[in-house]
Amino acid sequence: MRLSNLADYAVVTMCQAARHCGGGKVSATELAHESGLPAPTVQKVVSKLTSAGLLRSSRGAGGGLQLARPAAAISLADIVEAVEGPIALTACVEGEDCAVHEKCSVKPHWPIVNSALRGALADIPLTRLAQIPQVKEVA
Amino acid sequence: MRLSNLADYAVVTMCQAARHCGGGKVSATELAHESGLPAPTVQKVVSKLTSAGLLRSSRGAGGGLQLARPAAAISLADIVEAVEGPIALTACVEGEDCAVHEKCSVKPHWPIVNSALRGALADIPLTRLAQIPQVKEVA
DNA sequence: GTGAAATCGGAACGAATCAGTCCGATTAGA
DNA sequence: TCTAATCGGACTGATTCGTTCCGATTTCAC
Repeated sequence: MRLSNLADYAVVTMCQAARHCGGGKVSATELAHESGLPAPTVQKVVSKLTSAGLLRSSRGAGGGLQLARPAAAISLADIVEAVEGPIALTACVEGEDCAVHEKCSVKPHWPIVNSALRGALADIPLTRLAQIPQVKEVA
Repeated sequence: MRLSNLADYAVVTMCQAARHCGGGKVSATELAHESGLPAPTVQKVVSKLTSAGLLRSSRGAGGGLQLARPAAAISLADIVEAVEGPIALTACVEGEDCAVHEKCSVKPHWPIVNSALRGALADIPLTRLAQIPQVKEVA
């Protein structure tokens, strides 16, 4: 019931990347430095995000990363799915390989819960996440 | 992003227990037999559910289990929390021990997602889950 | 009152997944 | 052509999850 750390890091990394999107390419090392996360971990996250098609990577000297799509077209659900795979609370939702699937009265209700969760994640675009909300620390 | 197997088993077990609620006490072994789950696993699940106050156990010969509350007063969120602990997608939601909490622009958005998920789980009472929906298999 | 049976409760073991780290392959630039 | 910097994938260690087993407790029957 808890999001993996990698997924959490991926969200933070994507926010940083979104801020640099207008400024061209950014290296994974720089993103790690800005976010305060371990550089190798960021590299792993970046690798998954690139494979999922959310980031576009340019290799070689002077290379770097940039968003593959506009920030408005990337939702929180996309990022989570890129790292954790399809959003499915139970195995019933995507695969039907359940030992008690025939006598299971709970099965029909899982898609409802699953859709609610996915909807909540899809409702938040990257643009909103990347907004720096002029934080006012209340001491 | 996936529910643990234990939580899934807990939901199924609670459904079985709800059906036997009117008929008195049921042993964990019997629940395991009916649901087709391994008996030791059901015992572990029952143990957690009892500790959480969802089930009431009677020891000794002729003992068994019964719902501690009416089925209508038990929600899917209660069962999940009993097994998996508090529903918190990230550590930010309950504890503030995050390495980048001060510069994290994502943090304010997690409670929204978390509430949506918890609301979806809390909306489904055990009574609805226990209904046997006269399944009509479409071949 | 005693014995026996049946039950739950907690503890221990093994497996799988996840987080973190490192090195190699590739590519652009000089 | 060479160098340098980058991403990509593979490996190791650790944590958590799932499963199983055994002991403590309680009730019923005699």
